[in-house]
Formats: sequence, C-alpha cells, structure tokens
Amino acid sequence: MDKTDKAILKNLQKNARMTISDLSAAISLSMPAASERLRKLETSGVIKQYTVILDPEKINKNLTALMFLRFESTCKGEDFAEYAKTEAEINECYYITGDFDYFIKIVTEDARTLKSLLSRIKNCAGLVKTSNLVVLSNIIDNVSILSD
Amino acid sequence: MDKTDKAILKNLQKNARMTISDLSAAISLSMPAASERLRKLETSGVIKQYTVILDPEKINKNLTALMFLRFESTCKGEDFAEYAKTEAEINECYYITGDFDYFIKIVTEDARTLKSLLSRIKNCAGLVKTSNLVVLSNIIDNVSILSD
DNA sequence: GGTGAAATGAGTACCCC
DNA sequence: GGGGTACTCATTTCACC
Repeated sequence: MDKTDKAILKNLQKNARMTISDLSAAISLSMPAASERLRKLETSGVIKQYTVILDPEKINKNLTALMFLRFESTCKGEDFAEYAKTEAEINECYYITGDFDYFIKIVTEDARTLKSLLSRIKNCAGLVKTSNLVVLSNIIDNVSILSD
Repeated sequence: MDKTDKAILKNLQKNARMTISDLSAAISLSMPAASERLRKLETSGVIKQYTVILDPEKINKNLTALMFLRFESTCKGEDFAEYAKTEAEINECYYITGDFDYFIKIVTEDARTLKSLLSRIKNCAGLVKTSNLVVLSNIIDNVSILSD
C-alpha cells in the first residue's frame, strides 16, 4: 500500500467504472502495471466491492430515520444483529458504547413503510427501549473513507 | 424506471465494474440496449456515482464514532454543514429532528486522530451541546438502498 | 430493441532496469 | 521485483434494419 496504490483507490472512489487505460494515465503508469496493482488490491481484500450510489429520491426512498435500541442485559440482542441483516431497509447497524446497544440507519419510502418496519423491529425479543429520530436533510453521505 | 432498469441497478450494486456484455446477459437484453439504458440512468441522475468499498482496517481506519451536535437557536449552524464537508473524516452528516440539530458519522484512524477532529469540531461557532459514542462492532454498512 | 463492422480497451508474453 | 512494449483477444460503440 504505497502512494501509487492510494492513488488508484482514490481514482476508483470517484469513478469505479473508469477503464484501466484511463486509470493508468491518471497515475502515470503503464496499463499492465496498473492492472496488476488493481488485481492485488482486489485479492488482498483492500477493495471489498465495487458499487453504485443511487439518488434515493429517484427510486422512491424519501425518508431516512435513525434509531437506537437497548436490549435486556441477559440477552444482549445478538439475535437482533442477525435479524437486522434480513431487513433491506436497515442500511447501517452498529453495536455501540453508551446507554443503548445498537444504532441503525433506515432508508425507506415514506412514513407508512417506516411504520411497518418499526412495528417489525419492536417485536424483537428482549428489546427494552428505543429512541427514534428522522433525517430532515442529507448534508453528507459519503462512502469514500480514503482521504489522503 | 421499469423492472429492467431495476435489474441493471441491482446488478451494478453488487459489482459496478461488471462489463456491459455480462450485464446485458444478466438482464437478457442485447449489448447496445443495455448500454443505452445504462446511459439514461446515468444522465437522468438515478446513478449518482460508481465507487469502491474499501476495508477500513486495511487502510488504517479502525475507529468509527457517532456524534450529535446542537447549535444556538439564533444561528442554527448552517455554517457547520459547510465546515463538515471540508472534514474528510466526517463521512455522514444529517440535519435531524429532536433534541439535537446535526448527526455525524466519523471514520478515523484511532483515538488520537479522533481527539484531534473533536477539538476542531468543538471550535465551531454557536455549538452549545454535543453527545458522542463509539462503534464497537460494525454489523451492517450497506450502500445498496435498492432492494426489490 | 437486435445485428454486424469499426474502434477502443484489456490481458499475455517477453524484455529491461 | 516491479515496470514498459508489442501483440492478440475481448469489449464497446456506431450505423443500419
């Protein structure tokens, strides 16, 4: 992971579908050299996935909500983590420090679909407390974690 | 945005670097037809960006933190939104309902770099209250918002 | 939306430093 | 060991049906 590898990753963060020939030009390397470095970044697991960022509003996902959950101390909700993975509208889920156990981010269509999801979540065994809030405006939603 | 367009998006969510020839086979369409649909999804803004998901640990981003911020009611912190965009380690920022004004997600190296960022954030004009927590385990971190 | 030809891009083998 | 060059094969794009 030297400076050239980082340059490759930064270029692909901006446009993962760029061609090897454009990429190699951007990092001032020959095509085979760039291709070989990219292959190594993929096989070593530095690159987990190539994906596409969609405009939520254009696919009818107009409501983002955040939620904290606390479970009984006897069952710290390991089951919840498994359940959360089955809900396509739960896009982020973290086990956290503090008063609650889990934090989730929900991206859904509208209040009706949110209500439906919340009622499913509140059926989870051992759930003792939740806290909800709604996103009014999306300032930053960045998947690029590599900066300099 | 018919069923075929959604099939294109779902395929690209899984692998944004897949070739047009593979994509066209996956959706049972000819190559030029698939290419033309993809071009329209790009120009219409449904597809905002193609990007790469990196393994945070492999690029020394071992610490994720969440933070809530409240600003003085006179200045509701519009400046903060602008400032947040300049901090590469602030990967998500939402203007929210409830007791606080903003919610941010920070992905950083370690406690030292987090401390450094927090001290910069706490310099923001009008900031009256913050609440922090640290992520212990990343259960779901999904950028794919299109489900069915 | 499908078919075929021209152009562009990717991968392999080999050479150099 | 890592990078450049030339050649071959795959892929994409354009004109046309």
